[in-house]
Order: sequence, then structure tokens, then C-alpha cells
Amino acid sequence: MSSEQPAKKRISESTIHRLSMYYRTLSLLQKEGYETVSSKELANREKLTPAQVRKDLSFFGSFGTRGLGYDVNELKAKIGEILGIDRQWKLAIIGIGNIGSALVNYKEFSRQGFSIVKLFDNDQRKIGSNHKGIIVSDIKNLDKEIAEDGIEMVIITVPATVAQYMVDDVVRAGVKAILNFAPINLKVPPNVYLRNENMSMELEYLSFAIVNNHTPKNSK
Amino acid sequence: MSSEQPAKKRISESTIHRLSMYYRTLSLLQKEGYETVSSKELANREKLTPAQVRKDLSFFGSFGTRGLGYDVNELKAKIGEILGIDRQWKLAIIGIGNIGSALVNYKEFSRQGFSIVKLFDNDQRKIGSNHKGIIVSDIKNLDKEIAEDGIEMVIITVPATVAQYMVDDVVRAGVKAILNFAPINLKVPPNVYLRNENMSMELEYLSFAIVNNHTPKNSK
DNA sequence: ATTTTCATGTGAAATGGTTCACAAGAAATT
DNA sequence: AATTTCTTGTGAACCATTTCACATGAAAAT
Ligand SMILES: NC(=O)c1ccc[n+]([C@@H]2O[C@H](COP(=O)([O-])OP(=O)(O)OC[C@H]3O[C@@H](n4cnc5c(N)ncnc54)[C@H](O)[C@@H]3O)[C@@H](O)[C@H]2O)c1
Ligand SMILES: NC(=O)c1ccc[n+]([C@@H]2O[C@H](COP(=O)([O-])OP(=O)(O)OC[C@H]3O[C@@H](n4cnc5c(N)ncnc54)[C@H](O)[C@@H]3O)[C@@H](O)[C@H]2O)c1
Repeated sequence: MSSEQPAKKRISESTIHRLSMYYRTLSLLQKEGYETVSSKELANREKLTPAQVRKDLSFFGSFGTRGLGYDVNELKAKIGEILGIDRQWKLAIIGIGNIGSALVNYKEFSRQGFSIVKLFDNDQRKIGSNHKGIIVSDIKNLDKEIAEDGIEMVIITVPATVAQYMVDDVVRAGVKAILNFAPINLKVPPNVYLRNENMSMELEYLSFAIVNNHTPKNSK
Repeated sequence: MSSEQPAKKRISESTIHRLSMYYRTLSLLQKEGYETVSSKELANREKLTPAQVRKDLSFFGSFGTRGLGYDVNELKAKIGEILGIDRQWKLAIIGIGNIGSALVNYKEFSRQGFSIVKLFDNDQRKIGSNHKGIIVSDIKNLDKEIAEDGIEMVIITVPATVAQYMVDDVVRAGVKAILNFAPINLKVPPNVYLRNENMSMELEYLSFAIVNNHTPKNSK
């Protein structure tokens, strides 16, 4: 075993997002009783082109049958594998305020491969309280509890002023991926993945669109 | 007055998102006491290239001084204008559940030009209740109250199963832009702007990144 | 005043992403 | 068995976005 990086083609962020979309649509098609689906049908449901669908999939292999299309169950399983959601990820939420507690209450996450198993806060009034069967832990025990449970992802929902400290802490504790809601540019080492969820930016986009009569090619 | 569309260059979604980022950074620079800032400094704070910053701005005019950089206050005002946040937008939230109530409690929105002025739900136990001084209205009065208040944007935080109905209703009521949290592909007429906030997709992206050792060029 | 320094603004080049167009291959039909 | 129909998978063409590189111009220094 000599090479660390599997010299694979670099996949664009948009392709990955579309895989998520295909996955969701395939779940619906399953429920609707479809056995197979063409790139055309899949594209229609997402307002994309069939070529886009086929190209996206082609980066990872060839999963269809010419003249017939894709087997719905099979393609869904395959995309699930590609996305890494053919398993349960364990997550913790840091900061059990407005957003943090809304997220704990969301049952869909665990059905989609993301189990929230730990909650952390530094407010004595919150520590020990129960959210959907999970007791809020003291942030002081972060290191120990993250390691104990083998948590690999966290959601950051603390005030922006302390978000970087929390990130440094969870990185030190061995977390590999972070979904951040604080409106601030966080620094993470290169081996840790970070995504930002910024609602104000989305509202600003809408504001711009109204004011400028904006018609982009492919909007979210 | 003959032409409807001001035949302007089409701006990319990424440029608009970066304008939001510049805006936020300029606010910080203001607080830190900076009077001017170079494209280099601005780029550093966002992990972008100086050329990117200059190119983005160049679509809208030329706001800097050669040899010196940009005036912080001036550039912030200018970007605020471009984004259309040099005014207060009035918003309503449809569905006052977990996410909906988290959003009402977020004071920052109104400071950023987005005032939440109405809340709607169809649950009798919620209608009439008070959130940060706003009384939850019956969804039945949507049309009337949206018109009365001149609401142009709404946030949709109802279950996915009813989201399309709510969208149809708010569109009929004259709303121009929608921020949607329900994990479903909504249809809107071409003169209405829609953005989707999909947290599962972000988690799936992180999952993909861990599993595939992903290093994209420009990630969120 | 002249020179030096610095950083903008912008065409042109390079890179990246999407769409086209068609050969290939599987199933259905004759 | 041969033909027709259908839809995939993929290079090549196209289009969009980012980066380069430098002329331009403002301010500071000499
Ligand atoms: N609420 C929203 O709608 C909304 C919208 C957009 C962005 N955000 C961002 O999300 C973040 C959370 O927002 P919120 O409204 O839930 O805030 P909140 O104040 O309700 O919750 C923050 C929580 O973090 C906890 N906390 C603070 N410092 C901590 C620390 N050092 N360690 C552990 N826990 C700590 C607090 O006790 C609190 O429970 C903020 O950064 C905010 O800017 C929120
Ligand atoms: N909670 C989360 O963390 C989370 C995360 C991602 C996505 N989402 C999505 O956001 C949406 C809201 O999630 P939530 O957890 O807040 O759900 P929720 O059930 O807590 O809230 C939904 C609210 O909508 C109201 N509602 C239902 N039908 C309505 C109608 N016809 N008119 C008006 N109001 C109506 C309900 O009374 C309820 O108050 C869902 O689509 C969900 O999938 C939620």
C-alpha cells in the first residue's frame, strides 16, 4: 500500500448535488412503482437535460441498459453508495438553541443516513435537558464523548463569535466534516471538510433577483 | 419607456453569492476600523483570488482607486445597492413549526434588510400564539394579509406534502420570491424566484467528500 | 516636477462544465 | 433471424467562469 490519493477524476460540486437530487427522485419513483427510468424522465423531473444526467453518472460507471434505461432500485443503491449514505453517519450538534433544537427534532435525517447521537451546549440550563431522547451534554466533555461514540460529522449552531473555537475543538476531537450555520468564514485543516449553510445569502440572492430581473441559467 | 428588460450582461449565481460574502466582510472591516481595502485583502479573507474580486465588481462598475484600493464604506454601500438590501424587505413565514419558529427568533435577518412581519399556520393551536411580538395568522387569510402588508418574499417551512399548495397560494397572492425548506422540487411561474435550502444535500455532500477524499476547486 | 510604487480594470487565455450528436448495444417486433 | 426501436455512454463542440497579465491611472516619494 503506497499511494494515499486514489488518482480519480475530479468531480464537480454540481455533479454531487445532482446525485443527491437523483437519489431523492429515485426514492419517489420507487414509491410510485416505477421499475425502470430513462435519463430523459429523470432529467424532466429535475429540470435538467438527459445528457447531463448520463454524463453525471458516467463519471462513476455505467449503470443503465441501452434501449431500456436504468433500474430504479439498482441506480438508487448505486448512487447511495457513491454518496456514502449506504451506512449510518453519527453526528453531534454543537449549540442547542433555536436552530440546533429544530434540527434534533427532524426525523428525516436519520432515515437518510444521518443519526444525531449527541448534543452539546455550554449553558447550564440546557445541559441535562432531554431532546427527543438525547440528553444535552456539557461542551466540556466534547473530546471524550466524540471519541467514545465515533462521531465523524458535526453541525455547528453556536453564535458566530464562538464558532471558530468550537470548530478547533471538534477538529482536535477527530471530526472529519462540519456543517456550519454561523455566518462566518471558518478555518479548517485540509483533511477536514466544511460546508456552510447561509440563509441570509439565499435571501440576498432573492433580493438581487427581484431588483435586477435576474434569469440565471441554472439556479438552485 | 419602451423596453422591459434592461439588456444587461448576465451575472452568474456565483458572482452574486460572492457579493454577499464581500458585503459581510466589508461590515467586519468597518468594525475593525479599516477605511480602504485592496482586492488582495478582500480575496484573502474569502479564500479567493484578487482577480476574481475585481472581475466580480467590474460587472457593475468601477468602484476602486488605482494604487489605493476600495473605500470600505463606499463599496459596502454600493454592493448593498446592487444586492437590493439598501431597503427593508417584508417577509412572511409559512408554517410555524421547528424551523419556522427558529427563523422568527433570529434577530439578524431584520438587521440585514429582511423583516419578518407575518407568520402563517393552519394548526388551531398555533394560530393566535405570539412569536417575538408577531401573532400567528390563519393560513386562510393569506391572500388578504399578504396584500395588505405588501409582502414580496416568503419562507416556506411546511411539510413537503403541502409545500406546492402553499407556493401556489403565495404566488397567487402576488409574492415575488420564495425561500423553500421543504425537500421537494417546487414549480413556480417564470416571474417568481425560488431558492431551495436543503440541509440533507449538504450532509450528503460531506458524506461524499469523506468517502471519496474529495478536493473540489471552489467549495461553499 | 519627475519618478516610483501600488493596485485597479479588463481583454485574452486557460480552465471547467454542459450540451450535442452519434456509434453501440439491448430489447421488442416482424 | 433480421429488422426496427429505443436509449445509453461518450468524445467533441460549445459555452461559461476563472485566472493571467498588463496597460492605466492615482498617490506617495524623491
Ligand atoms: N436562528 C436562525 O434562524 C438562524 C438563521 C441563520 C443563521 N443562524 C446562525 O446559527 C447560529 C445559531 O443560531 P440560534 O438562533 O440557534 O442561536 P441561539 O443563541 O438560539 O443558540 C446558540 C446556542 O449555542 C450555545 N452556545 C453558546 N456558546 C457555546 C459554547 N461555547 N459551547 C457550546 N454551546 C454554546 C448557546 O447556549 C445556545 O444554546 C448562529 O451563529 C446564528 O447566526 C441562525
Ligand atoms: N426541522 C428541520 O431541521 C428540517 C431540516 C430540513 C428540512 N426541513 C423541512 O422543513 C419543513 C418544516 O420542517 P419542521 O421540522 O419545521 O416541520 P414541523 O412539522 O415542525 O412544522 C411544519 C408547520 O407547518 C404547519 N402546516 C402544515 N400544513 C400547513 C398548511 N397547509 N398551511 C399552513 N401551515 C401548515 C404545521 O402546523 C407546522 O406548524 C419540512 O418540509 C421539512 O422537511 C426541516
